[in-house]
Amino acid sequence: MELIITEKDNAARRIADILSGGTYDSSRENGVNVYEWGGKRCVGLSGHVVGVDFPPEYSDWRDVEPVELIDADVEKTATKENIVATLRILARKANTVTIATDYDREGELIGKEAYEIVREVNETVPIRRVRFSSITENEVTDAFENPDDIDFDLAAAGEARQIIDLIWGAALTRFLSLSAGQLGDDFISVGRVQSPTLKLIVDRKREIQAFDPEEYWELFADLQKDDTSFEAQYFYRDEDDNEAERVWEEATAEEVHDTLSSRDAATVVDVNRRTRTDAPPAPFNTTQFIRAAGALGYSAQRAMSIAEDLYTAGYITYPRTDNTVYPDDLEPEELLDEFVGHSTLGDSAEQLLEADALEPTRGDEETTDHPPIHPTGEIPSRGGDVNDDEWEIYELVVRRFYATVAEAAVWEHLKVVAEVDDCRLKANGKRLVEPGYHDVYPYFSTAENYVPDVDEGERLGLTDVELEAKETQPPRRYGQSRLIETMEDQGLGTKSTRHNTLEKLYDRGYIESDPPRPTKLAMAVIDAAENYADRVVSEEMTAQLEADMDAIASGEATLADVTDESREMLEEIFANLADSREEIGDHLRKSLKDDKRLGPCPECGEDLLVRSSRHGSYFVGCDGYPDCEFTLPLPSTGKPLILDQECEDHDLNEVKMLAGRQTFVHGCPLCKSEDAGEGPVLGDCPDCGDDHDGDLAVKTLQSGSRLVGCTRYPDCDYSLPLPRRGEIEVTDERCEEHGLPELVVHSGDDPWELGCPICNYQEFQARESETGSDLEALDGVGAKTVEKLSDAGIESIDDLTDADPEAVAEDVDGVSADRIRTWQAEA
DNA sequence: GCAAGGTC
Repeated sequence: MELIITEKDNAARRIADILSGGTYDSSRENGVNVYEWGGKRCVGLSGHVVGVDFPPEYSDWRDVEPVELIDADVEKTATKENIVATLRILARKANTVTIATDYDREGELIGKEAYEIVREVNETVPIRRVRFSSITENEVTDAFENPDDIDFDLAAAGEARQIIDLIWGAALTRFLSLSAGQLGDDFISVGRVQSPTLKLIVDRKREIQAFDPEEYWELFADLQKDDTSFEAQYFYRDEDDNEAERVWEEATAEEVHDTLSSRDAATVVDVNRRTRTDAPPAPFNTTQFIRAAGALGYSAQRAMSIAEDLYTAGYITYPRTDNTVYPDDLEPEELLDEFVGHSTLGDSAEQLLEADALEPTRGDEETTDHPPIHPTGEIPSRGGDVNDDEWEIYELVVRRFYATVAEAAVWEHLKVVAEVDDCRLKANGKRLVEPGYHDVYPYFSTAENYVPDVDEGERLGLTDVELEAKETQPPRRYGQSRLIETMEDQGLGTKSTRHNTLEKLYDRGYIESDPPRPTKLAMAVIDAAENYADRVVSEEMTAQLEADMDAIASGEATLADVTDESREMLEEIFANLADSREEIGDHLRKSLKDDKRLGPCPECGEDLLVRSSRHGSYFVGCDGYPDCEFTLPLPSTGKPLILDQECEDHDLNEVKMLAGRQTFVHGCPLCKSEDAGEGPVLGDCPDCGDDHDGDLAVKTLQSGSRLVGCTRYPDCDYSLPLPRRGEIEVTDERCEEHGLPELVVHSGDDPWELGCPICNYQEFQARESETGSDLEALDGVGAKTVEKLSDAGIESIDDLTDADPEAVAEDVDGVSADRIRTWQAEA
């Protein structure tokens, strides 16, 4: 039996399909798919199935000095046991093994990992390696006809990277975490890729902070030919004889302004026409795909996640690739044919097929890993197979493919220079004369700027002279896609990991918001690393590692040479670090607190800090706790972000709640708390009244919703719901069972006797479980209305939101269409 | 529980 091993299940299935001519059978072994035909079996791994780590005796951070990790053993252990087990079973029965993992360095290492697992159980079976860069019939059959051997040197290069990354990452991460006393989930991480990436963001922040804006002036005027007017801008020649628009002295700007304003005509002194070819874009690699999706509003992570889904479902090719050159056997005409007749993608395909010959564009990167991202020709149905976001991304990939086989666009540029005394004005016009690829790829701007045809010597009207005072702007923050592009330029991370690295920086509390801003903690970590372990925050470490890996791959160096040298460098770093442990720790701890600080506590003057409760919700508490027990509530949705904006009344920073699309600015927590106010105390809190004297009170939240809650919130989060609208009256009558006053809600004509809030809630829960209806959560909907709505076929809030208000109003007595609309809005 | 790299 021949055993074929691929890097992933998807590739295994497609290779089985090609080699068997579609006749394979599939079965499952330990939850792993195995494809079988004519004496062959094909199984997919899931990337690395073994990982490197230190022996277990190094696992307690407090028992082991971080420096000891440098010379600790590094072991390989199975991380995907079911796959490894399946591989062993299949390998025992094999008389030939073919490694068909991806055609790149990491694929060679994954192949070697499979090789070792096979060898453990089968010492003699021949093991060969096949390489192909796209899973097409030609390439795959060709590769299997010309098998090769595993390149152990190339795999060793990958192993050197694993070892160096683990040792540096773990030793420095533990050192910083221990020095700051951050040992739980909030450890302080450092790594060869994440730290230089974070430094990019931190450096940009430093530039912005250090930026000193400079004033300058620009002048604009309208020129007129017949009835049409167009904007022109003043320019001059600077000392290098370059055109310059910015005037750096106010007096000069005023002078020009006076000159221009004193005249009502200008003379054309130069007309320059030229056509520019606007070449269609190169095929998508991962980075350029992320950038294009970013322009549509998708985060890097989200774009990749959608692309992975589209790939798994068979609509697009593998989304993790560096390649920007299509393989030879991609036939653009055949692929376009698949789209002919499609309701929204068909017209463009038909238009492209009218060309005599299609010559796809080529990018700069031609690699062996995978083809550029393109559609497979299998088309999903919008709203059926894929949702709107997935469709938008799918269409982007399809249209990018279209663009790569489309004609260039042609622009006509027209530059007009007019003169008034010794002042010159210029107008730049541009017109898209041949739309070319823009017709099939509408994601780039094709905005035109109209400037009429004029002749040299012609007199033009001059009006509306404007002098604008401006100032130079600090550099812009990096957006996610710019960051990923820069990482790629600097060789940081890989096509598969760059977006995850950004996500990791968010998770570790190093960056917030989008575009990302660094936290104080991030600034302190980069500071510490720059001072003591500069190498780990420099892209130089990766560049050197790449060179070392090339040396290993070509046989010029060994794995031991490279890892030994790296260990020595880290030893030196630790020699310098030892004395500064406390100083580093103090700085990190201070920065951690700075990230949470809002301002002074109104009761004791210590710092108010954003804290999280045991339940994962957030509140504001005093750093003087337990001496000062002052707290303020925060909204229950989202993660708080402290803004630079301060409240004038309380000197507290305002807070924004990050919750995806529901993100909102909460404001100053003290103002909000005063606004919300706590109503009268009703009685003891059933959860904590006995032990901590908690009381129940009527509360109004920031969102406007109300509840009966414990005054010790957030330490105690006992709460009972109250209706959204109507005035709540607290009566003198008390519930015998719970000792709480009966409540009455006044809204509309009939007062609603809610009764004891605990009883009311229990009844509500009972009704809900009985009727299974969530409709009672709506304002003014009681059991009767639920019954009436149910008779009309409305069983739940979902039904109600989908229903036509007019139709429901006709079916249900005493309920107006307006009222239904109100409920729909509330839902 | 540390990294970065595969993949889901």
